[in-house]
Amino acid sequence: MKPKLQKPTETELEILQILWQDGPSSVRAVNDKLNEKKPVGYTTTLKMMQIMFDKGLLNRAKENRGHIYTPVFNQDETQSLLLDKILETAFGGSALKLVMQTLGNHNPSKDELDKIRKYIDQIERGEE
Amino acid sequence: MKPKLQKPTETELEILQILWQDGPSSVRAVNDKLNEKKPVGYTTTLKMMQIMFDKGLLNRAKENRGHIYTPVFNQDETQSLLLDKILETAFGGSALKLVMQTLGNHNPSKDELDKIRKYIDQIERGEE
DNA sequence: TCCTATCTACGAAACATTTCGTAGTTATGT
DNA sequence: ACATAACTACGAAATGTTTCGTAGATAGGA
Repeated sequence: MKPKLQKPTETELEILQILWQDGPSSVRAVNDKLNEKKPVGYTTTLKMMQIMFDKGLLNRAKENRGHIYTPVFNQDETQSLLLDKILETAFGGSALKLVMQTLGNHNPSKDELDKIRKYIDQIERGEE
Repeated sequence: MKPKLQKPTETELEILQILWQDGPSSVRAVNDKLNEKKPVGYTTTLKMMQIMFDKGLLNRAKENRGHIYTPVFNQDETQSLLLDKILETAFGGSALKLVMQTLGNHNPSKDELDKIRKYIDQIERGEE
C-alpha cells in the first residue's frame, strides 16, 4: 500500500529533484549529480536513499548489481504539500500574498506574465 | 550588529507568526496563543524564545518581572527567504510553476484574481 | 515576614537529520 | 580460482531540533 505523503527534508528534496528531472536512476547517478553542486560521499547518498526507501518516499527495483530508484510521489503533489505548509506557517493562509511576493521577487518575463494572465482568465471562467 | 537572516525552523515560524500578528509579546502571551492549537509547556516556549534570541531571530526588552520579545526580521523578508528556498529545492527555479500551482490549489476569489491582474499590469509597465 | 505567583536560566533527555567508515556480497575479466 | 570494481547493509558519530524538569530570583498580598 502506498504510504501517506509526508514532507521531505532538505536533503531528501535535493535527491527527489534529481529523480524527477532525470527519471529512474541508480545511487551512482544521483551521487554524481549531487557532486556537481557540492562534495558528498557515495555511502552518504546511498544511506539517504535507503532511508527514503524505508520511509516510503522511493521505490526501487533490482537491476544488475544494484538498484534503480524512483520517487513514489510525483513532483506536483509534493510541491502542493510544501506550498500548503508554507502558506500556513509563513503566510498566515493568504495565497494572494504568496503569489504577489513571488511575482515581485522574480522579474518574470512578458511571456510568463501572459501565461499567468491566461490562467487567471481560465480560472475565472471556471475552467480549471 | 544585525545578524544575517537565516531560515527559521517549523516551531520557530509558529512563534514568529504570533509575534508578527500580535506585535511585541511576553513568553506567557505567546505560550497561551500556541496552546489554543496544541498543548505545549511554558518552559518549552520559553526555551525556544531564548534560543531564538541567542540566534538573533528575536530582540527582547526587560519589562516588569519578565521580557517582551520582538522579531528581528519582518514577515516580508522571511517569506521571501522561504519562497526562494522552496523555489530552488522543489520547483527547480520556476517561479511561474509555483504561482500557477498556488492559484490552482486555492480557488481564489474574483477580487483576489483582480488584484493579481492589476499587479501583473503594474509589473509589465515597469512600475514595481 | 513569609507564602505564593510568575518569571528566568540551565541542563539534559528524546528525537530527527546528515554524514561516513567498515565489512561483506556479487559480477566480471584474467 | 582469484583479484578487482561496484554495489549493499549496518552501525554509529556529529549535528540540529524540540521538549521539559528543576532550581533560583523577584514582586505582591496575607
